[in-house]
Amino acid sequence: MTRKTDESEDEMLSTDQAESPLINESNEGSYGEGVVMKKGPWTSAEDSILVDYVKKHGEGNWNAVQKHSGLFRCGKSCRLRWANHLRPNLKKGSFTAEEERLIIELHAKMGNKWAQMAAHLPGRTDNEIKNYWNTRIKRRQRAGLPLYPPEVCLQALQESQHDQNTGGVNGEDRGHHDLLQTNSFEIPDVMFDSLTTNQGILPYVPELPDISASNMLLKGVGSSPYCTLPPILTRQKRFRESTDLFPGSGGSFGNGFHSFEQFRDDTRHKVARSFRFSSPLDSDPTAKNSLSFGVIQGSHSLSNGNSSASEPTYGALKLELPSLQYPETDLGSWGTSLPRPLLESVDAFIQSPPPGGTFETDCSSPCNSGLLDALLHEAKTLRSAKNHSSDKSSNSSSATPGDVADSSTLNICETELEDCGDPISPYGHSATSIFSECTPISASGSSLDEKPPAETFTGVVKSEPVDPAWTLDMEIESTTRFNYTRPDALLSADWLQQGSGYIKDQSIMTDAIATLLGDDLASDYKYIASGTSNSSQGWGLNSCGWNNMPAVCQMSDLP
DNA sequence: AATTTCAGCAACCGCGATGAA
DNA sequence: TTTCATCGCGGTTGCTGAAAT
Repeated sequence: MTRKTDESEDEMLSTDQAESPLINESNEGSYGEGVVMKKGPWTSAEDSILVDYVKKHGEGNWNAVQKHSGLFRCGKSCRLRWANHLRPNLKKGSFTAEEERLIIELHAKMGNKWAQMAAHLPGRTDNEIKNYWNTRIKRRQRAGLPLYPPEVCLQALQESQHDQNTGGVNGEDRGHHDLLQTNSFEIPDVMFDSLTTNQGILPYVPELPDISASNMLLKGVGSSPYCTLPPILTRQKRFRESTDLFPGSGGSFGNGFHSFEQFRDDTRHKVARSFRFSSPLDSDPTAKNSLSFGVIQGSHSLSNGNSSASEPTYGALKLELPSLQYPETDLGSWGTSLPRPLLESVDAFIQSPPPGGTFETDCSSPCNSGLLDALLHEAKTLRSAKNHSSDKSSNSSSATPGDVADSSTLNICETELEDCGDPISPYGHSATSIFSECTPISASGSSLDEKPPAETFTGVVKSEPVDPAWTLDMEIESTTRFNYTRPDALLSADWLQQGSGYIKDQSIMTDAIATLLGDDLASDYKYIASGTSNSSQGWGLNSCGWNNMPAVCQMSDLP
């Protein structure tokens, strides 16, 4: 599909331009010294003027083009037109497989450094590459495929580990870390809850890299190469639409299920609560992970589906990097470093309560939060809530209001869910049936990459054509090899399967969330959740499941 | 056949960096 | 040192044709 060429376009316009000095009245743009600058598509006449000018005067001094050539285009526009279309040695046509492969590799290294990437692709422009990449992101998300082929991830991981071992992080290698950062280990709130029941059997808490939960919350869908769901905006829209499934927007669903508003609020609390942790293990705001919570706007990762890998994200400047905030340290240590014993961590948490009242209701903890902290605190909160469920109100004096409120909310939510007994959704799908119906991931090591959700979702998502640069076999092989270097392997393979309580909690929560999501999203979510509980590929739940959670809990979108 | 949705591309806009006055 | 102009980059928007409904 190609856009109509400028040439053919020009043929229609050229007659008008016989009189008009290249100005299309409908496209008049900025005003400079009283001159109306044209905007919009370039005509061949304009092109020829620009080419002639550059031949005479060379590139540069683009603002002089208008003065000397009579071209009613701003310098910026001239430069862009020249760089992207008129300069010699430009390649036309779609990218070759080799070029695509190179782009993927370069993006893994550089992030959204389109100009730098273009330097490695002779004849290609940064704009071309950028457009290609954005299109690729969309395609991959639609198909539920990883943005980066696991080969690239594995390579980045290995190089990152090598960097860690050698102790150096040079400029370019930051990109690898950023790639790893984009492999955010996104864990839905379900996971936090489920940890409670697994705490007793959890031998270790792996030394998780710090994951900015707020970032996960804000980042939306697609930042993780392994999390490839439809764009969050679409999700949000669909979610808003899905609320229409419930007449009266706040009434009961029926079957005694609590109201949508109630559940929405519960979910809001739960998700928000999960990310309000100040970490005693990382209480220094100037520590490595200096990403602060509370910066709600500004992440542009939503749009391009992948965080910029240009530089580590510090402070609240950019929230584009999804999660892993310790690029210099732990990234390469997945599965290799000795995990921190859970109890030790818990003790550390309990002995060192979060400073300063801790749980900011606006998610703007002055300290940094990591997944480990979140998990620990979630476990603590849940344990505490259960131990004192009969005396919730009395706790308010000894805990922060947010904590208590959240715990109470949690208990309410849990109680209501557990009161349902058998986790049967108002739509009549038990969790068991969900798992049995949607079990796309076998226990034999298949992955989301192998069997993308596109094949499992109910015909909504089109299949993604095989990436010419990366074959399915490559992804299968590399994904399989990659399994045990991925953090989800630590989180899911062993202890998750031991914890029947986890399964129960998860299925309850899954079903509830599926209900909340509505029919179309429910299938997605159920699939994702089932994938985790049924296999060691916890990644599916971690990433996609989480990414459904923001869809549920995009607070700003809730009425 | 008409309409809607989607995908791809070109161009614009805002911002930061750089250098000259 | 400050101010201003220019350049370049990255993100975003809008247009168009194709595909789907």
